[in-house]
Amino acid sequence: MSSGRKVRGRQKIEMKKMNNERNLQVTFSKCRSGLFKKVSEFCTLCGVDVALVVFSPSQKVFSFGHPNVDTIIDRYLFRVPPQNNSTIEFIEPHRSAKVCALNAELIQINNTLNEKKKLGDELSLLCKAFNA
Amino acid sequence: MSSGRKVRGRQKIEMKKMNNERNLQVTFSKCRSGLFKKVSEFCTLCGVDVALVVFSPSQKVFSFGHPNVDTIIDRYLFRVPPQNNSTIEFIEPHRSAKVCALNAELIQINNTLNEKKKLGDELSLLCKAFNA
DNA sequence: AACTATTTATAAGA
DNA sequence: TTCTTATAAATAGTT
Repeated sequence: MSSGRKVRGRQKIEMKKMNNERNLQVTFSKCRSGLFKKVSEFCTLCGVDVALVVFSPSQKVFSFGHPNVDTIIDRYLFRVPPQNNSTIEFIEPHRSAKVCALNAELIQINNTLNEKKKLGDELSLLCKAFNA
Repeated sequence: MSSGRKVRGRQKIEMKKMNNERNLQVTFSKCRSGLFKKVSEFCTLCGVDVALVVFSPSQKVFSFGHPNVDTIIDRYLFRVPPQNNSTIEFIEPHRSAKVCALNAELIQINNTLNEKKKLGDELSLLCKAFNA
């Protein structure tokens, strides 16, 4: 304990990309774990659904999702209106033939249903007329 | 300055879903902004690509992405998985929610359709009987 | 990976 | 919602 400060403690850093490659790697790891901890706590505390995806400088992927990443991506893709052409081009391929087929089937059945409803109403009127 | 502590300052909280609805709303807002700040700083500082999507309890969506959310989702979905999953098998779960919803709707409409058909048939018989 | 001084985030209150 | 304040939590630089 004879000399001065042993450590300088946390120092304020400039908010720009770190130039020191060595520090960058360490900071990336530290910040990443802090961030994932924070997002998971946020999700626990507030009971919200989240997805976080991070690509490291070396293109390694890290992800967290509640209930899971895929569910959130799915909800995001189907909820957020496309902002531009590239978005719609991006989303379209994700829709499977199955979804398209189901939609078509749905339309067809709705048409049949409407016809039957109409027929039913007409027949009801006819029956009333006969009973009168 | 005569009385005791004016404010208690930040208190440690238990890491579980908040039960107080009023606090939940405030905490959600605070944590959300803190989280988005943190993720954007992480991304600036370390020059990484990220996407964060949050669904509030009221299903409002908040998102941040660098360069943008869609790019990250695209890269996440289409990155070649380390193992031997085919792309289609990998993407399939993203459709499941939508497909399930459509299937449910289909089943319900089919049920209604069957009822109407039955009713239509009965009415047809009735009309025939009256006409005979 | 651990340490610690310091910065940053935030719970509670106003 | 926004500000303040005391305290909790995260972390930059060092070991």
